[in-house]
Amino acid sequence: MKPASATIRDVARHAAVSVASVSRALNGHSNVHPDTRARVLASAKSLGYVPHAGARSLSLARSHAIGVVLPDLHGEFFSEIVRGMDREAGAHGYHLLLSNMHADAELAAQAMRSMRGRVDGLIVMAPQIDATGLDEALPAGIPTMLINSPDSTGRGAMRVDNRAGIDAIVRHLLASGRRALVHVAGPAGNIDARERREGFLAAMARHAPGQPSRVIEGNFREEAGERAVATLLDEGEAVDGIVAANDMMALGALQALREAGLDVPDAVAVTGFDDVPLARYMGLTTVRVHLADMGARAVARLIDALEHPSDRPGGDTEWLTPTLVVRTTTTERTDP
Amino acid sequence: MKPASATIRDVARHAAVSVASVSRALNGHSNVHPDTRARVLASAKSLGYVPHAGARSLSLARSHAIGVVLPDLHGEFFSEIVRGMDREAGAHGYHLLLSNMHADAELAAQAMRSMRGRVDGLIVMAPQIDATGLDEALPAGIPTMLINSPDSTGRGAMRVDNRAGIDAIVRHLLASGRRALVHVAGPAGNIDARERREGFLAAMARHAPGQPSRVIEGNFREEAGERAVATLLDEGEAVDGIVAANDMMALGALQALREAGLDVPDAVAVTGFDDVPLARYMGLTTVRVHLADMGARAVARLIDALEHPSDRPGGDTEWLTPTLVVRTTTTERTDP
DNA sequence: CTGAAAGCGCTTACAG
DNA sequence: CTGAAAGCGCTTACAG
Repeated sequence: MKPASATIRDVARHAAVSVASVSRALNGHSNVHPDTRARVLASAKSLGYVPHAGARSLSLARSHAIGVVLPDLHGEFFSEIVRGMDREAGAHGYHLLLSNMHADAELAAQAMRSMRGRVDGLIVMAPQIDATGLDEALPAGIPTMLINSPDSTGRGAMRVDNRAGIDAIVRHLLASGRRALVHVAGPAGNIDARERREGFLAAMARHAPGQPSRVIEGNFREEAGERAVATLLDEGEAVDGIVAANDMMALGALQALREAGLDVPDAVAVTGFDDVPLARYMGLTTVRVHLADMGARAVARLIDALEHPSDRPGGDTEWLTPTLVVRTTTTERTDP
Repeated sequence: MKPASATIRDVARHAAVSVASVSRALNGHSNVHPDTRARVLASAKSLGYVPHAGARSLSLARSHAIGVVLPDLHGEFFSEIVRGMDREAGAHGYHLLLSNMHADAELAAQAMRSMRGRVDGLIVMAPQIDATGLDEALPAGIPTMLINSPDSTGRGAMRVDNRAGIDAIVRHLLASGRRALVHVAGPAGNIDARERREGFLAAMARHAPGQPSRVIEGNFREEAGERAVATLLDEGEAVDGIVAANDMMALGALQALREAGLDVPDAVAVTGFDDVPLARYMGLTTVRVHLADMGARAVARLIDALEHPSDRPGGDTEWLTPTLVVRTTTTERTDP
């Protein structure tokens, strides 16, 4: 038998006061006689009373919970973002309600709807849904912050400046003497993948107008990096730099190159995107997106909007510029 | 102006029925006239009605949410566990309510209490709290599953068999010809750290009675592995195997050894514990704990207990035996 | 098959 | 300073 948790009525009875007084005493209102407060506190303690958060939020129309809807992210990417969010949320007395988003837009919409009435606001990361799909899926009437998602009118957003990141990478490779660069792209339909691809093409056109530039399709996963190298090797094309759309594909490419007996960076330089912790271990040159900060910042902005609803529409997009991290996969060749 | 979300009363009015009928129609009860149901569905749709989960759970005394209280875990460890939990929870229509647990037992207790009334059950991982502290912190009257935590009477638990894991590691090292092993331990007060340390001593006593065995204090973090190697080097003691209490310290040791010009595994073998994804990349021999499975299993058992409360006390402890994963940091020496 | 009513556990004007 | 009452948005016996 679980000893059915004490309710506010039990405390009221035990302290011989009304539930209203219990509520006021426990919530620290000033209009409570010190004696009453003491009695209530004692009763609550002796009964092991813990307020029922659900009832409280129904009454207050405030749950102090934030819904987080993320795609099925891999490893460190996921944990870094969630860690940042959790820290910020916890610091403000909020909880995080998690929901993995399935690729299917319909299921995603349902996941978001199922959060109504249990969260005060929503943080959504939907890089793989198009703008109209996202607009339809997002529940109306609940403050929402978008992370790396297509623009949705009137909602706050956090975005990584993918173009700037790739531009920095390309300039770095060109400066180190690389000429034949190929981009291993992320999955079709993913907004980050698209911007990185476009960024690559734009950077090449701008900084190395005469040079060849090529794109091989990928999917953000390690095997895609390996496959890209296999393709390149098959074709026997001259390549001295691989610009992967994310770290995992870069790592896959790295491994495939080494297995093929090609020296990195002497024969081919390799770069990633994200700077997951693994990148540091593998000496991968990449571009750093501070994921934890991005998550924390999204939460901070959302909470701000929740607690000062009047301030302003709040539909700004905040851009995070990734920073270049040069490591050993792109250092100057030993025999130029 | 957010268009204050429609409530069940709005739908009732719009469909010209009672709220009771709306509730029944929307919840698929059989005792509703088809015409009524159709009208309700149409009204709900046209008003964009989404039930208020908070009100629903107050009424049903069921939130379909599971509270998850974890210590501030690093990287992949965290994401793997949460991923496993989220998958399993999602499959059963449950949400996860996250709360990072601060080391402080008092704050931890508060974090757990703050979940009352918003979750149906709790999953707690508290390797760093002692048994009585945990018992005091755990809220009564809410089904709880413990992961890698001290025993708490009557609650279900999932535990990693740390002793078996270390035993497998030690046997493997001895079999590969190592003799002078040192254990780099985890933080004091952590139950996994303690069991791994004890397991190391026990395994040495059993399998290599005459051999030296030593323990250096650590804290599960990378630097601790580096420091341990520095200590060993300073003392000039003969060591040919380092058994770290987790992967991160093993990685730190690896790096320090290499920087000191010592070949791994020729001069010194190194092993970890956990098998985080990084371990594979670094070729680290370790012992694999399937974190995602552990998380999923904990959720599955909790949900089972929630939905079939009668079945049995449910206070069993389920042990997961980690499996040895041999990689390059322990291969046979080239010059024996 | 349907509706009026009570209830889930809180909070907060309102009246004393 | 205090209590009775209404209300938050639902669900579900209960009576038709």
